[in-house]
Amino acid sequence: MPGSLAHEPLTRSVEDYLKAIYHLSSKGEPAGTNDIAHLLALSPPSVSGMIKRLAEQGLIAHAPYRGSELTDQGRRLALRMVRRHRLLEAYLVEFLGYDWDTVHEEAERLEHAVSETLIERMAAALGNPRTDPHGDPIPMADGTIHEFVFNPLPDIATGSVVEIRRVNASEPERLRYLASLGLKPGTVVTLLDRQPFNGPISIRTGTHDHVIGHDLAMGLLCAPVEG
Amino acid sequence: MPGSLAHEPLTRSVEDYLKAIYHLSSKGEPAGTNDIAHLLALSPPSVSGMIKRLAEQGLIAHAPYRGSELTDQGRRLALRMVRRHRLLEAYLVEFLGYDWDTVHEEAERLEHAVSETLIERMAAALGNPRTDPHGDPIPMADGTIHEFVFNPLPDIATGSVVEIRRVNASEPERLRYLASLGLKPGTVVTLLDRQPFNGPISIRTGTHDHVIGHDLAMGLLCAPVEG
DNA sequence: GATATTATTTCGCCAACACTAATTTTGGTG
DNA sequence: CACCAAAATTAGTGTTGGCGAAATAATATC
Repeated sequence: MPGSLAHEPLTRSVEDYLKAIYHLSSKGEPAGTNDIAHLLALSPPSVSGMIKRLAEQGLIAHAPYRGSELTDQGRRLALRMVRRHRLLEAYLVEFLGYDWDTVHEEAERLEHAVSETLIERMAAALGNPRTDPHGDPIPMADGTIHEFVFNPLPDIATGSVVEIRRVNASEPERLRYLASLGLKPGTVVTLLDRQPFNGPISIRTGTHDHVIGHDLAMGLLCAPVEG
Repeated sequence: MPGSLAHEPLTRSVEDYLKAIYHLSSKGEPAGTNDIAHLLALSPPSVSGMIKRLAEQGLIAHAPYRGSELTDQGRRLALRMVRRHRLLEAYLVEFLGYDWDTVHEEAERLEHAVSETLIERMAAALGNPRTDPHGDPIPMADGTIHEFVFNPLPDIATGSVVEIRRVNASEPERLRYLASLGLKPGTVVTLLDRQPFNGPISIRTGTHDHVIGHDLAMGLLCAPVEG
């Protein structure tokens, strides 16, 4: 029954797939089977099989050999998971002493177990934040999300002063390193110098000067400092 | 491989079975297959099958047609789940506005998803409590548990003054009713009267007099008031 | 345009866990 | 002691969701 109205509870697997497809197709392109498999650490045949089931349930649109995209219903459910994940991260950091490099793993498991009630209570306890500890936007309870567009640090003009608004880095080591340099959402940095050919980037924070690699700097999304 | 050392993560099902067997065999007798099935809302054959798997893994000792008991390893794991459950209940009540009648269901799902780290942080945030909101003892992190023995209210001598220390009631309605009468752990009550043949019991709390049925009163476990 | 590479899917297969129906064991009871 | 009911198990099935091997489609290359 494609697109059945009564949404029986999703399995953990289905929730993971929807979230993966959401993230992978966030840049316009449909999500490739291999990419999903890689992200979820599964084999491509497993993903192929699940894709078929998800398509039958009306959660994704799948064109064979072309990739998968979320349907409206699928995106609604994916965003619900993203909201849960990011609120959990915020809550764990705020109230239970987690660091932004360790919190992902915990949230990854909890997001499948929390009730709507619990999530909303956590949101309330946090004062309904708009972003999680990495600066990623938290979807609203009604399923809307406001994705702001920031510029990666390497795209900033030399000499400008910008505020880090969002930090993209999946590996905990990167996050720990960035934290050790004080590079997190809210930090104001001045771009001192940029070497060509994806070379290192020199920046100045309030207290220190740092040189960081292009790769790492690409994960630092910035906006002009507000007056 | 019975009793393998490296404890690969348990499935949700296994965790539920271990907890069920722990509770059912807490009164000395091995847990019957039917009782487990009833408690977990499963069919007896399903339980029979799982029992075989658990016995193979060395988590329970099973004598066919005789019942199941936890091995030391199984008990250790069951107590870990009980600790998680009760700490979660305590945390949700203390910090997230849950009532003791709604908290069980939420904890029931979360207990399978929380890490050791998270549980210990919650315990610390609570000040390492010894009991949960129902007065049930919380096993220590090292796997020990102190089960105090209290007397059900109907066993108390008329005229005595006792403190409710623990409340056994699974249905939320019962718990809500008891809460509405102020009958919860810590409440001091005077036993006014006891009707024979499991009849109603009259009690006085600090502010009110109440008459409650024998059945309900059996769930109120009491101890003499401390000097 | 033929072919090599890569992405994707199909084809069995397996393990965990649930179920119903049928069978066996156990523990009484007349 | 024979028989019956309750408890437990076995037999057979289904679903979910993994896997590797092999086939196939899309894409890139010469």
